Formats: sequence, structure tokens, C-alpha cells
Amino acid sequence: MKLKEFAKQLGLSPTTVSRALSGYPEVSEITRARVAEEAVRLGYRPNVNAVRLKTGRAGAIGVVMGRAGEFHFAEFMAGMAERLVPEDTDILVIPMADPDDDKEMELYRRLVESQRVDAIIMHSPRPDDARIALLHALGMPFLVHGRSDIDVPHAWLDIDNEGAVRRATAHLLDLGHTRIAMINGRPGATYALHRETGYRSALVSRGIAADPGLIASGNFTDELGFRFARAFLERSDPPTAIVAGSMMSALGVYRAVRSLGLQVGVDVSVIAHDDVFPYLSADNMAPSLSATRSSMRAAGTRCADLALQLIRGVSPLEIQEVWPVELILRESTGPVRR
Amino acid sequence: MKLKEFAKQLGLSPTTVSRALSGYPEVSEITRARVAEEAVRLGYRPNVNAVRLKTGRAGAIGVVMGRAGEFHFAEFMAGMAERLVPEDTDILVIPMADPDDDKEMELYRRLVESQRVDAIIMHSPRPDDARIALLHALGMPFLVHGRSDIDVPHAWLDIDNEGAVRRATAHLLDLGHTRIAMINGRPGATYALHRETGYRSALVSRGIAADPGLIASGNFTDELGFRFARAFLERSDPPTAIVAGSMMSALGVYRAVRSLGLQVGVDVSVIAHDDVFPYLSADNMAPSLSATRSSMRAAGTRCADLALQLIRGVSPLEIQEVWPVELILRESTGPVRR
DNA sequence: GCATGAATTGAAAACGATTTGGCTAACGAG
DNA sequence: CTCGTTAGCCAAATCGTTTTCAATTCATGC
Repeated sequence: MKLKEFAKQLGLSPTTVSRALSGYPEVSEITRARVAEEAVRLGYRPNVNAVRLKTGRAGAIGVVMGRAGEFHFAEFMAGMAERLVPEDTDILVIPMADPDDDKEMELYRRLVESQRVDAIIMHSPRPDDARIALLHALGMPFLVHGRSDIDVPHAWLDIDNEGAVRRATAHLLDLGHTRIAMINGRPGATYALHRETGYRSALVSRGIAADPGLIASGNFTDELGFRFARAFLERSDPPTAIVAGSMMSALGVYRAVRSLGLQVGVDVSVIAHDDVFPYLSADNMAPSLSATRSSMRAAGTRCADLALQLIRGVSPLEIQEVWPVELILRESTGPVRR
Repeated sequence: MKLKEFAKQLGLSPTTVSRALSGYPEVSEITRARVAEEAVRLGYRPNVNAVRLKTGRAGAIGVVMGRAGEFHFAEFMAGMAERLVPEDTDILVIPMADPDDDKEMELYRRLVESQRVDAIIMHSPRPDDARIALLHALGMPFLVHGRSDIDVPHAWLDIDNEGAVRRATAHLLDLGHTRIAMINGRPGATYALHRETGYRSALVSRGIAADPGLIASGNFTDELGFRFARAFLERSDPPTAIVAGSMMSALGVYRAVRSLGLQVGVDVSVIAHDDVFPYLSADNMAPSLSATRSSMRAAGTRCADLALQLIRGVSPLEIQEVWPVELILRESTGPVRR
């Protein structure tokens, strides 16, 4: 059923029907009602591609996905959907190429030129992220989930990674721990830097020098959590507490602690960052995991919302949001054992 | 840069340029080369929306996403991307509505009519899944990841859930276990039924009656894994082995076993299904987890491939694939303890 | 030297909507 | 009774491609 045909059935012109459906003011309320009603009855729906061609709007928001199958991603997208479904806006997944490669840049360029999306949401930027510069130069509305120091205006939403880790570390210090290890994310991303800054600043404020041997970086996997924690704990001067970057890392850390016959929360205190997953909760771990917490799903919803605002013309400069992070103390942290 | 303008720069007609770029045979090799080269140099790219309108092809495949943020999803999509990126086909995420609701049906209807996707990939169908009937009726190419008994032709790719669980259960029986519990997925989905069938048939073949009290169903979460396993093990006649539906369930089961002072692989044997995640591996659990294994990522890649075939006109009837599932024995399974 | 067919190329008509710029009728005001 | 204004509607142009149909060129065989 096309507009022309539908209009004929109604005894109206395509113009009027189009206007009625798009809510323009110059059509009488009574006609509008009739058109709307008949559209439902006859099942008329404007052809998206025609609308897109004519208006230049894509009706879709692109979200960049890492190729490693990050477990955060589904949760973030589910959050996006919450906001975007009622808006009738599509979610387009943009698989990342190698970020260091020129291909990645080429990919964005093509994406923008092809007008398949009205805005882009990207994750885990680096302090000097060429993608941001490019998207800005191309004039594509985009929202950064995370932050960048790059000298280009960009909208962003981030959590207070630095503050979160600082508080977590400070809490461990309060408990008497002085040798505190840290398992961070892949080096390069701003969030990893911020976390390290938070960690260091907490130590410094107590006059403790950070031991480079107690800092490790890598993907947020159970395996690396285990390997790093084992390596820390097998040192001659092992840490008494570990700050881990994710729930998966924490699983590995727990395992490492246990594997050495030690007890989490007693011999070794553990704090991790929890993005709040429906399938794995810090509360349910044994012992329950003290964690810095921030909902990935909520971030997805809000990012989608902000992207919509960008599309509607809000200036990127007005969109800069830092979310506070909760610190939830549970059983995995305890006073240092002498 | 539009086609018209680009063509003029080349001193050719839009027709020829279009043909050259789309690889039609009636344009000379030399012109084609020139056009291709200049297109890169001048940065001409056809407007996707115009192409879509004209050709009726959307250049995108839709994939249905549950709203619960299933952890499998990112992995599956990463797999899809592997196949779809080189094909220059977009991935559109279709958030699911309530499947029992009419809204879900309405959603598909609109999706199809709006011509936003050329094919749809859906997951976890039920034996009698109205969505399949609808998509078939609407004439939309679609691929089912999983299976359905519905009497409507549909293309599908599934793993051998029944065989996997049968073998897993049989292996436990071989080890002398006779009281074997099972933690299944949400009731209703075909895969859950198949798994239960596999479980029951293994028991029956040894003349053992399935105890309904040893079968539980629910989302694949750590929490439910724990709760179900606890409930099982606290019975007066506890099972000596547990078959779990996912890695997350297995985490919960491990926790439950430990919480009762029991030992996985010694007091209680555990087998789970492993979709192979980069961030959590059965091999690394402690004790390492015996598992039925099938790569979710590979499934995503293959599903994307099959969807492309459907688009190219291959009959759904020719696309029916069952993947065998590996059974990998590790430390979490051992002979029954008397 | 000419008809024939193959090899290339173009002009123009779609695709299905939105939107600009009229047009008509009705209503008050003068 | 006319004129200006407004509400409501419509015709036609447009978005940027693809594709049908027709035209042109060119070599080939006679």
C-alpha cells in the first residue's frame, strides 16, 4: 500500500495525507483523525527508505561494537533499546575495525557519507582519539561513552572512574592495607588512565608510593584476573588487597586467592567494578563482593537519550555528564591481617 | 558529491557510472577501471537511501535481541559481524517486545512492511512459535537460530541440544551417578525441551525414572544456578551430579556446592553447557568444568551466512543445519562417591 | 561498400515519500 | 457587497539512485 493509493482511497491528495500523518498544522483536526484511523485500518505505513531519501534522516543511531564480544555490550544495548524503541529509532551495530588501522577511519568516513545513521555512540575512547576528531570534522552528531582529552568539542557521558577507584583504594587503606594491587583494563583507554589516577592519588594522599609491580592491565577476563592475581600473590611481598576492573576479573581474582589456600576478605581483600549484570551479581558471590557500582544499562538508556538530543540540535558542548559511582561494601573487604 | 555531478566530471552519463560501479557487464573494462579509480579519488559514494529506495533492498539484516541483556548476545553478534562486514551489510538490532503480547507481532509486521531489513535472525523459538508463522506469511526471509516444530517452512541452524545433554547425562551415569539433577533454561523454548528430552532419554535408557524434583528451569543466571543447586543438595535425597544449562548457571552451582562444604568433582559432579566466551572459560574454572561446548560466535557467523543465502534466493527448506556439540571432560566430573 | 550484430553508452522513467508554492472556499470586517 | 485573511487542500517538483529502452559506434562478413 503506497501513499498514492492510500490517499486515493481516502479521497485526499498525497500531500494532505502525508501532512496529516506527520502532524503538520495545516490539516484539519477532523481529517487528521480520519487519516490516522484509516491508516491503521488499511495498514498503510510510509516506506522508510523513501522517507529517508527525501528527508535525509536515517531514523537510526549507530553504536560501535568491539569485535571481542565484550560482555558489557548486550547490557548497554538493552538500555539503549529502552529509550529508542518508543522513539521508533533503529539501532545499527557498527563493528569496529582495528582502531589503530586506517581502516577504522575509512569505516567512519563511509558510514557518515552513506547517511545510514543520524548519530553515533562510541565507547572507551582514548585521551587523544582520532575517531573523535574525524567524526567532528565530518559533522556527524556523536556521543562518547567515556571521555577524551582531545581538543575537539564532543558530547560525552562518563562515570567517575577516578573517584570510584580512589574511594575503593582509600577504603582499603582505611582498613590498614598498604600493599594494594590493581588490575586495570587495556592500557590506552581514558577510563583506564582515570582509574589508575584514582588509585595513585589515594595512595599518594597517604604517603604511599605506588609499586609498578602491583599494577597490571589487560582485557577484562576471568583468565587475566586469575593470572594477574596469582602473579601478585606469589611475590615475596604480596599485596593484601586487590582492586579489580570488572566482575569477570573479580571471578579470576577470587579463584587465584582460593587456589593459594587464602581467603577472600580475610587474607586478601578484593574490590571490583560492577556494571550490574542480570546474570552475575556481586551480592551473590562468595564471599559477597565489595564493589564500585554503576549500571551499564542505565548508561545505555541515557546515552541513547543524549544522542537523540544531539540529533535535535542540542550543542555537544552542553552534553557532558559525569555519573557518580556507588561504593558498596560487602564481605570481600576486611581489615588487613598482620 | 552526487552521481550526476560525479558523472559529469567524468564526462560520462549517470547510467554508465552506475553500471560501472555495480559491476554490470555492458560497460567496458577500461571505463570501469577509470570510474572506480575516480570514485575513490573524488570520494564518490552512492547514497544508500536512494539505492535502497530504488532497489528495494535494505542492505541490512535484523537480529532480534531479548530485553534481558543476555550475555550470549554480544558474542553472537560479533560472529555475525565477521561475515557481514566484508559483505557491507548492516546489522540492525531488533529489541524484542513481550513475546506473548500482540505487540511483538505488530512489531514484526511493521518491521517487514517498512523494508528496513532484508532478512531477520531470531533466537530461542518455541515449538509452536507464532513469530515464525507470521514472518513466513509476510514473505520475509528469516533464519531461526534454534528450532521449531511449527508446520511452516523455515530456515534454521541449531545445535544438537538433545544429543549434548544426553551424552552429558550418559557420561554421569557411566560414572555411577544415578541421582542427576538438571538446571534448564526458561521453559517454553524448544532448546529447553530438547535438553530435557536428552536428559530423560539418557536416564530411561538406563532404566532410571526422572525425578521431577531434580529438574529446575529459569534464566541462565548465577543466582538461579545457586538457588536451584542449593535446593537440590539440601534435599534428603540429594543428587550426586548436576547438569547445568550455561556457564553462569555453573558458577552458581559451584558456589552452592562449596557453600555446603562439598567439593565439585568429588562430592558433586557438574557438567554445564559452554557457549565459549572470551571472558570466562570452562577450562579456567576451579575445578575445571566439564562441559558440552559449541561456539556461539561461530553460530553467529554461520547464521549471518545463511541469512545472506536466503536473501539470494536459496529456499528456506534447504537451510536446516544441526551442529554437533562437543563434550569436554574436565575435573568437575568424577565417579560417584558412596 | 554495406548490412549485421556485438559492444558501449545515454535519456528518461521509475522508486515512494516530503514539501514548496499555489489554489479555493469560507469568514469577518469595512 | 467587496476585499483581505485564513483554513484546508492539492499539483508538481524533488531526493539520488537504478534500469528499461533506444541510440550510437565499431568491427566483421559478404
